[in-house]
Amino acid sequence: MIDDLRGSALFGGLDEESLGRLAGIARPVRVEAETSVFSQHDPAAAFYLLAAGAVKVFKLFRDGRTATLRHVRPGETFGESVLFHDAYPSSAETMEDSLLYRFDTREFRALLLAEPRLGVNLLGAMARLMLLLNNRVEELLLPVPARLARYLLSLADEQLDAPVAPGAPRVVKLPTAKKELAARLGTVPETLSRTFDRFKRAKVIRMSGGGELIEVLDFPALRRLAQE
Amino acid sequence: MIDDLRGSALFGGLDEESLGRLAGIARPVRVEAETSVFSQHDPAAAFYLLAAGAVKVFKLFRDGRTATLRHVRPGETFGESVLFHDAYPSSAETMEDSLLYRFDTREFRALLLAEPRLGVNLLGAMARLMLLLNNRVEELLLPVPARLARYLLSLADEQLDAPVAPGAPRVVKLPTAKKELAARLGTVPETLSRTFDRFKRAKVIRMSGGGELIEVLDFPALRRLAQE
DNA sequence: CGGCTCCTTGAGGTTAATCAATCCTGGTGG
DNA sequence: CCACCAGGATTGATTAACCTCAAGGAGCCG
Repeated sequence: MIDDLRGSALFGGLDEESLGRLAGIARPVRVEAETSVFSQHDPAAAFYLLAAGAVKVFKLFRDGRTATLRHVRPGETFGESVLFHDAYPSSAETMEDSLLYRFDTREFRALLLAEPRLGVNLLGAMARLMLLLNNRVEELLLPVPARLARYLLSLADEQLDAPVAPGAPRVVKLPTAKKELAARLGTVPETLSRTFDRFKRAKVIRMSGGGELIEVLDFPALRRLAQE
Repeated sequence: MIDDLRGSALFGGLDEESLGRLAGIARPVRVEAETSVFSQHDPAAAFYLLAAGAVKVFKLFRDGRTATLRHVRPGETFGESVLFHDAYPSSAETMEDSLLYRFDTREFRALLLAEPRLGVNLLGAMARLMLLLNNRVEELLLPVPARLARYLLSLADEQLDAPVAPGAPRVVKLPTAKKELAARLGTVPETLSRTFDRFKRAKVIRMSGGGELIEVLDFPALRRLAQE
């Protein structure tokens, strides 16, 4: 458990003693896929660290539509805003069987007072979240093709690990089903499909691997599309 | 100047000595209306406290479109994210002649280390900003009528000061020109005008005072519209 | 009385959601 | 091994929301 904590952004850089105290209040929770962790407007009780699996944070609307704000990856925390507000601002649900650590709001606040370093880390984490929300706002004001282009560029950026010749076409792997991607881009599968099609016809990308591998053929064009 | 600092959310509750040190690094800047304070992607150099006047924070797009994120009011700070990032995530411009206090990033960071209370306040300020951005995201996913309804409800909430009989129609005053309001709602003046018209025809509101006074006739209907 | 700027109104076009099939693909059981 | 099934993905047709362009008002200040 200690290793899980140490590996996370929020708790990285803490000394062994602090980690020990954190471990004291962390409650491991195993959750199977497609299960709600908390819902928007629920009273604020706890936030979570995702140790393994996958979680999405999303807004749910009256009419049943959902819009994904963020895909949480192992090592990241979610729901931190309960530390400052009385209710969750959005909902969270597992996408795969997952291992979470649950931190009770009250207990964590107490620890926060005792551990200055934790406060600093928290500021950093919030700053990251703000940047993320900021990007979401910006994206939502852009047309769908621009959103998709940005997403592909960010994916390509992340998946730099594979050694590729510079300028050469690069293959990126979609980490989720297209259905999920559509929600993440604030659109519907039909529109996503048509947008992919436009990119293909414009020779900006090519698709392979049964649709889950995207080969970027024309980075400059993709960047241009991302601008608007 | 000290009073201006004390009155702000970010610096409230600090003792006289801390306020004095803050005053030491605060640089007053007078800016006339319609003037840029900083632009998106500018290198991060400083953030600001608005002491008097009005400022808007917005995103500017390639094609010249702008989307207002936030109207800053006296006592509020803006541009705080430079404390964590290298560039401004959005642009800011005065809407009226304004008095700003400018805080150099480097100097403020130094003070932050020396003043624990300042860090706590900063966390609170960031939490508020996150909530704001969160609302923006939520709003942008809603149709224009819902956005306008939410805006009117929040205005009515703010302008509670006037003593009104409960349940009676309440008059709210638009704090900006409709043009600005349209930008703030992420739409254009034409659409805003038509939406107001729909509300009027549905007997949800009535307009007076040359268009700057909105009388809410039917709160339940407005709340229903806000849901989507 | 111009000449502003803002607001409104009208007509037309564009984007993307919705509704409705159809097509794959992987998994299952015969 | 293969027919079948279920879910996701695609494609087509239609519709709705909203933007754009263009043309009037209406108030305001010189």
